[in-house]
Amino acid sequence: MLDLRLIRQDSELIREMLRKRGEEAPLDELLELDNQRRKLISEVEQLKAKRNAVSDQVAQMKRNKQDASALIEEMKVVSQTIKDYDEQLRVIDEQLLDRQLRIPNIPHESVHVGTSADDNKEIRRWGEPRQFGHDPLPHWELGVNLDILDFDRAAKVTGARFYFLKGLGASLERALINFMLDVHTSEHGYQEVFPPFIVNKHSATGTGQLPKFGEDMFKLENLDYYLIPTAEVPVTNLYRDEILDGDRLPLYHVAYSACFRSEAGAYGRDTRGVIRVHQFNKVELVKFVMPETSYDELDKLVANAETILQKLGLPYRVTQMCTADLGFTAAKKLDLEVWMPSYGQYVEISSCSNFEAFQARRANIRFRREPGAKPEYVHTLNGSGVAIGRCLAAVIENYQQSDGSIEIPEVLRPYMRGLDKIS
RNA sequence: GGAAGGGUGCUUGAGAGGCCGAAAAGGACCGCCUGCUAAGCGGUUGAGGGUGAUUACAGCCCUCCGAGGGUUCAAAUCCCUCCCCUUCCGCCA
Repeated sequence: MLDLRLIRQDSELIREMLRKRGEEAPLDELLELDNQRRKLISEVEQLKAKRNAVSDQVAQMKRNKQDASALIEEMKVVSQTIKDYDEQLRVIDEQLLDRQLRIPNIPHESVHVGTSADDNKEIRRWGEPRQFGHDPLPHWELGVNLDILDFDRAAKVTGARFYFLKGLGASLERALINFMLDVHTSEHGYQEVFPPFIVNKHSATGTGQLPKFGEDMFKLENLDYYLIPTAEVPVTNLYRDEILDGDRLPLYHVAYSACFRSEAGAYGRDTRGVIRVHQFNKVELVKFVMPETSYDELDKLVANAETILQKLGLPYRVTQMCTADLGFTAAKKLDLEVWMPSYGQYVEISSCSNFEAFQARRANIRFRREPGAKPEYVHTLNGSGVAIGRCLAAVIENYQQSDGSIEIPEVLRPYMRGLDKIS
């Protein structure tokens, strides 16, 4: 959510920034509602001031055993008017908030203008894609051959875009989760949290999934509860409606969670393997920081995610999203893309964003620089550190051997009883 | 799922239609005092919004006692609905 004050003061600037992302936001409508709202407020508040003053008079007269019935009669009318105005105000507030919640974040000045994902920029690469002495197989063939992945039975048990991991495949998944959590907690200073995988609509609104993107989530029947699409939602909402002490910032959390996505509109894309599924695991990094530090914090966050891929020896590149590919909530976003032999290209495995105060304003997360200071909105950031399912696929494909077995990356071996391969 | 009791400021906790943004205590902060610390004394200590002012201080006003409705001239206080917490029972990992 953007600062209404800023929109009021400099609507042209906001309009221009939104245009860069390819959005036409209904700012005129918003400003008109804002105007109406303020006009109504000053009218109704005058009446309320009067009501309060007269109520005091009535109280005093009653104490003095005087007759206050004339005043009471007069106030009946005033009270009814207040009620009517309050109702009008409630409707306007609701409309205004709804409009505000549907306007995306504005890009940071360092974000280049583009019209689609094709305009995203590669920033750097790490590692060299391996030259195979054989035709590399995709993970869905390797995994099925080794009987560590089972898509057919998952389709029976649930449906399309689900899979079972079995035996050492399940171990490998678990090893990746533990490895990443350990690195981020012991080397990068993140505090681990284990969040609920179901959130209410306030939380989903706070991080920006609602009201516009409800279709992307699984909703529980007859409840205002949603399966989380990412741990970002519960972890960012940890401090919703709170004022944090400034000396607690920056606050770093790392969370493992399952993620659930309806993938509405993704029919026909990435239909094979574990790349695009309805349920996957992810280790997520979330930060709450002071505004002036948030872009440094973003760089550090990206570096923390890169460390994981480096330790796993997986080639990757870092790309910066252009204005058109920021998503709804981000002011700046960098992706990590891992080399996926079956695709013959780099595939997104982490997405790191600075939301600035966009989420903090929605979720009302503030801090005080020092005791007694005015509360200010924090800046929130998050990034995958990294997506487990895609990482498992990348390990399987990049570490495959000509005999169809898979070498286990060295850093994972302590997590897999010292085994060095899956065969 | 059944029964009972609760949700008040940073915390504990009083208030049971008008004098209550809210007693009291604790905490924190600022003074004074004091070799230092502690104690003592005095003071300060919530958020949001409107207006003002024109970019940041004041003043004035409104709202907020879990959330939302209702009754009333007037609600923390009475009524209704919902949410959350605690305890007991049932069921269960």
